[in-house]
Amino acid sequence: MSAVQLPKNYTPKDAEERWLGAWERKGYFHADPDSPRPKYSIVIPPPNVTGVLHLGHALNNTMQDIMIRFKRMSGFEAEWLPGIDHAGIATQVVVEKQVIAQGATREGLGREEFLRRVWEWKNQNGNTILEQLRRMGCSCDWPRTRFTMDEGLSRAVLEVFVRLYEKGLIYKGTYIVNWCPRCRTTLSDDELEREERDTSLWYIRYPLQDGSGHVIIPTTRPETMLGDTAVAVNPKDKRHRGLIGKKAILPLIGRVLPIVADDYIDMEFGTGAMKVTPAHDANDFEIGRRHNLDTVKVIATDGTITAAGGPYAGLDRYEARQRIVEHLKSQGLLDKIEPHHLSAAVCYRCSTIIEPFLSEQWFVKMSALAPPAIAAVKDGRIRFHPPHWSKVYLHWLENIHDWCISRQLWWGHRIPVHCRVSDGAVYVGLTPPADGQYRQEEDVLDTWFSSWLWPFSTFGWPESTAALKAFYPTQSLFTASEIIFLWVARMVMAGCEFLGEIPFSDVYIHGTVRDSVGRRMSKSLGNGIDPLEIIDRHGADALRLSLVLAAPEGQDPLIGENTFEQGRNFANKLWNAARLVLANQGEDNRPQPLTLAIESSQLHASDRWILSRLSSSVETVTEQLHSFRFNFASKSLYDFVWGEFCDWYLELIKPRLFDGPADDARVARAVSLHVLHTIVRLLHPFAPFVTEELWSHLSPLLAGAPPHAAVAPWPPLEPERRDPRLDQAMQQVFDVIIAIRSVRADKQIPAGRTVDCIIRSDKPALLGDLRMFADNVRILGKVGELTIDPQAKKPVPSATAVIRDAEIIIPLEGVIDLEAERRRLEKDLRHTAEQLEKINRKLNNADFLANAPSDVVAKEQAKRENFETMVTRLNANLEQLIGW
RNA sequence: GGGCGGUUAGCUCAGUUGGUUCAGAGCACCUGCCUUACAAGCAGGGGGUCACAAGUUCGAAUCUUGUACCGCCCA
Repeated sequence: MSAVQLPKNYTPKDAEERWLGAWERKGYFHADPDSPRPKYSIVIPPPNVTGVLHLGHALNNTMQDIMIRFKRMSGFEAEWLPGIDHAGIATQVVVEKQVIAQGATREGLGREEFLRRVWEWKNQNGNTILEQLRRMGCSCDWPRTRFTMDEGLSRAVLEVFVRLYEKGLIYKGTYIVNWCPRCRTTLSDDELEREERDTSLWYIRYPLQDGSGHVIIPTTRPETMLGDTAVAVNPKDKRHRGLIGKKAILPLIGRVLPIVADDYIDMEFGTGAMKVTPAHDANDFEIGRRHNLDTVKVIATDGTITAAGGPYAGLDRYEARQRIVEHLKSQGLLDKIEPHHLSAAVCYRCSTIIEPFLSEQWFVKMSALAPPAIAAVKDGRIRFHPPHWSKVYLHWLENIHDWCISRQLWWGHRIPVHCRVSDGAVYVGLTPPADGQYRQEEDVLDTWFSSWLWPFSTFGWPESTAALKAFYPTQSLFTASEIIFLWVARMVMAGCEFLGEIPFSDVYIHGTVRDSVGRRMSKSLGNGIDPLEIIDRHGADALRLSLVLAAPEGQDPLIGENTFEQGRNFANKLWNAARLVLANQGEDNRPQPLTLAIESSQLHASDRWILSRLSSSVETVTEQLHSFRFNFASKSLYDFVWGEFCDWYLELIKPRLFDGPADDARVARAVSLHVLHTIVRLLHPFAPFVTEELWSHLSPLLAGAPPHAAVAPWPPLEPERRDPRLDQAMQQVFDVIIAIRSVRADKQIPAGRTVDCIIRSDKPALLGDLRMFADNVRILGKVGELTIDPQAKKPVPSATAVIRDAEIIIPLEGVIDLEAERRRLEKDLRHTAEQLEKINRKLNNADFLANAPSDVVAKEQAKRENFETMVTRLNANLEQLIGW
């Protein structure tokens, strides 16, 4: 076994390529349903087939990969099922644009040809995002990749539709739906986005039929007046009480409108009188039902005015608005125009303003499906992380509305409802009727109608497959808060309804990635950061580490360009620590077992210290991963690796490695190797590539080690290694070294120059520890002659530092600046005296002494003693200074 | 209008049963170093009335209430 030489910097590119290939060739990520090991499964939130990787995906999938790799290493048969959804509207829009660019139209091509082209597009472009996830190192079970339009998944959709229909939970109804005039389809409430708009509020005069005057009505949408069928006021509104029961005349059209009273009307808004347009507003539709009003559709599916709009027929809705306003103005019927600010509902795909639209649609009755999903969270079978999201989930389910599932698109699962042409008889079934007498519904189903089956349709349901039995229910789900309703709640309902079992037990909700000033990242703002660019520049591990380190629990992470340096630097730090350890392994090494096989008696105190800290670290990381605290887990590893292993342990053992006695060097080599390979395993879920690369150098030195970190065992806890007393002792030794360095820096002693140092202390334990680590103190503090002696005399002139339990004295012939030294000591004295005063206040308080637990009081007393000693010493040093 | 979250260093955030030298880390900043793992680094340093107010308590960044501001979701 010879020493391993690594290049000076970690270069991600080669490693990434190499290990992706190796992992997949070995089939590590392909879970076997028949394995005797316990199962752990996650289904990916299927990204949109039109999507490309953004930082939101990167964060979401990094967390999933951390969890699944952690579980795989912990001995689970770990299944992470990848896939994509067909994204009805988005995909159709993309392909339609392409078709139009080629000079054709969707309608011209016809349904069959258009769908053929969509498939063609999907086959060419549909795997982009999965390929990008792969580059991030996601350990998905790629052979099991699913698509919502796959035959099996489509079969599940059909099955579910038929079952719900037969149970009477699917119905067709006439309601106001959200209509996108550009996409020409319905959208569910959840597919809307809100955009702040500055617009106007137009005050229109509606003359009264009896000639007794007029009523002024404000509206944000003058064009809809064409469809008005009533005027409404609040019955409590004194101003308008006289109007109720009278009739108004609709300006420009002449329609006679009843004036009705309805509690819904907001008396505070505008004049308190409202026009009612039942065919073009959801609230008006409800008012219309209550008062038996007519519905007049004046806006067509393409956003133009219908024949019912009389002179405005054929105009676009916004052009009609302009004309109507002009005409009202010229007829003196426009009272005034006020600036108005509103949040408009827009299409989440094309940002066109949504038109509320009265139409026949298919709905799922949700009231029967919700209760089991509510119960699952209420009784704790499903837990949200962080927990407060369960409130959001429950609130939605407890106020659930029926789900409009039809979409006027071609791309998607066509509704399996067939009508007999002759008599309109309805047939709903898994297979179309054979006799050719039927015509199928034109509409397709909402994409979410396939996504809500994702946790089981992907494993083969409704067939009872081995995979379904092994991997359903899954364990955890990782997603963002935006789709708690759209997706999470619906999956729970589907799981309960169709399998009688909840689909997962833990739902982790992460934040939304924002830019460095807190704005959502979006294409239109151009403030997005391309994860692939980050991978190219800094490596996939840097991307992953940085995201996890930057993503606070339950809050939105703010990410800027330099966020990624932290991860890159950390990966490089680990790399260099490994360089040091590996380069010093020496010729004589025999492969070590994964469990350290060195007698405790042979270990140096620093070895026992780092093993104690390592044990703590293993415990922390393991616990934090179990409780989905990725940020905390990564931070604690970062601190341990950098702040303890690199900054202290590796520095402490250098003398032993370089020119210590052979036995001592052997132990240092063994311990450093042990800590390193444990760290590499702990870090593997966070940074799979650099750790795998390092593992390839480590595993030849390890007896019986698996060939790859991806399948290496998760480190055991080893609580017997914990030594809190030693942890504390070591910290004190470090404090002494830090104090020496601090004095050196303060006195501007050149790094190359050694200084003598005297340490006085009246604590025998500390003196013992310092003597034991005297060589280290000398080397790390750049000390020439080190005197550790409670009785040592302080030579003059010298600089001093007073720390807990000890005094550091550095003789400085000729270089000491008395004034600067005095300032230093006085500052320390001030600080220490403040602390002492605080403690004295406590200890002089009789209530504190009477009520506080005795151990707390004892601690405070010990602290007081400490600070008193320090104050005394500082004062003594100051006095001496004056004597010079 | 209803609900949920947030406010700690210049910036982003830790701070998990109220008491450890509780006020921390990273970035940024200042000083000195290319010290045989790492300048993507090392060593040292400055910087905060923990949004505000009241309350509970021997003791509050931490618990309660209210106020202000910011964000998200729902109507």
